[in-house]
Amino acid sequence: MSEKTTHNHIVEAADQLFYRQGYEHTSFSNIADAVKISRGNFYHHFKSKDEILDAVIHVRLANTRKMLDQWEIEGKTPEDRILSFIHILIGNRAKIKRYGCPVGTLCSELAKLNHGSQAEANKLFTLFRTWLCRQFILLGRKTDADELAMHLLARSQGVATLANAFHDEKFIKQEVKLMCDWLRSSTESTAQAEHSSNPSL
Amino acid sequence: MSEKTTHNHIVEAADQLFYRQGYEHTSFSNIADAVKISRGNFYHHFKSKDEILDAVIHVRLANTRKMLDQWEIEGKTPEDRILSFIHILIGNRAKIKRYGCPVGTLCSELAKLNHGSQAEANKLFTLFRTWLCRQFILLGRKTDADELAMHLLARSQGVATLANAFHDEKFIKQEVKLMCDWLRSSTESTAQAEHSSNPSL
DNA sequence: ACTTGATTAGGACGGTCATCCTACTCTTGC
DNA sequence: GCAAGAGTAGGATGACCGTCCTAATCAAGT
Repeated sequence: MSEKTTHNHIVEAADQLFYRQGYEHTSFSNIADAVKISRGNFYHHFKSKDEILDAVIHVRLANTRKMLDQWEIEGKTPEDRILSFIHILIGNRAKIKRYGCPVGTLCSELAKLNHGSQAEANKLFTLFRTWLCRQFILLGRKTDADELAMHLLARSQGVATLANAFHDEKFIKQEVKLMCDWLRSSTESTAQAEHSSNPSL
Repeated sequence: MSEKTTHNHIVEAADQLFYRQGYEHTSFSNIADAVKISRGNFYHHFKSKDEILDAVIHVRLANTRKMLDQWEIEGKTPEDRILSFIHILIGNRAKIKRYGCPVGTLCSELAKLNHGSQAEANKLFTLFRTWLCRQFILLGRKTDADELAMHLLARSQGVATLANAFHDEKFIKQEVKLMCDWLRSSTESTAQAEHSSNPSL
């Protein structure tokens, strides 16, 4: 994995804390305690809390890119790869139940704070969006690929939000099944459905 | 409407600020400035910030109940009423684009803060859930009514989250159309679909 | 051994926060 | 007219925040 530098330790600890407690609610003391480092010592590694946030976002972006690239290699078909995306919800269901989606909750919080790193955080969404978009294009849905990508992204977000609110893992599995069915019925007729009255397919 | 008491002014101002800035990021000074009242004077009306939050939640619950009751009167069919629910997204699209869903973002924030009023805030979700559930039962879907209610709730949440992140109102309209189509195809065959392999209908 | 630069610890600073306190100003009933 | 209580103002308090500063420690090259 990554080197065992203090720098990385800080970013990893901050990453976890930002996810579990939120960015604003996580203080320097919290991170310091987690890394077991003096509070004032941070400023040799980061100029400000915002800079830590940026580092966290970029690590998340890099990890996500790595994951998507891996799927691009492993997944035989675009459909397989999209299924891998959907199954993130299953793999992370315990954490999602407790803390929600790491991407969605961070973007929502930064939007409320009107924080300068909103655009950077939103790149996490864009990353998934363009990747999904590409998979749908490969499935022959070039005209509505982005709509389908956004649709899937939105459904994942909704599932995470409600699973978190209701502390319900079963609901995640239930909705994942629906999403898989939706995808399957989407690929049954490989032909374009451009002029269909029901673009949900 | 409600009386013009200072108490109500505080709750209304807090309601707006909690929605726009988040609960934690809203200070007593912010609310004081909005109501044009001295900071220290709050404690004649509320014992603590948490108490203001509880008041805000209960006002939102009351308003939501009123809205749903109204739809119960106006909407000729259960389908009409569910359409009214879906069209909240259209009516509030400008605010959703800027601040997300008032219910979802509040519940997410309180979950991160591990706040004592989480259960109260979640009642807002439960309110919609049980109401939608009842409508689906009236549509003859008594076996999977709750699943359908949760499904619709989740999709609304996802739409709000992404519309906020991407600052995209068009996406809201696009997804609302899909949700309406989904509902329509759901009611076309009024018969039960209990043993269908695709419960999304 | 000694210097040099990176790393660390821990306290100081100014600001903001929720909360509390006290004094002042209304209103209202007698 | 006055007493009493509700409502108001604004400052004090202590805690915590992000940030900064300084001195101590460590590592490495000479």
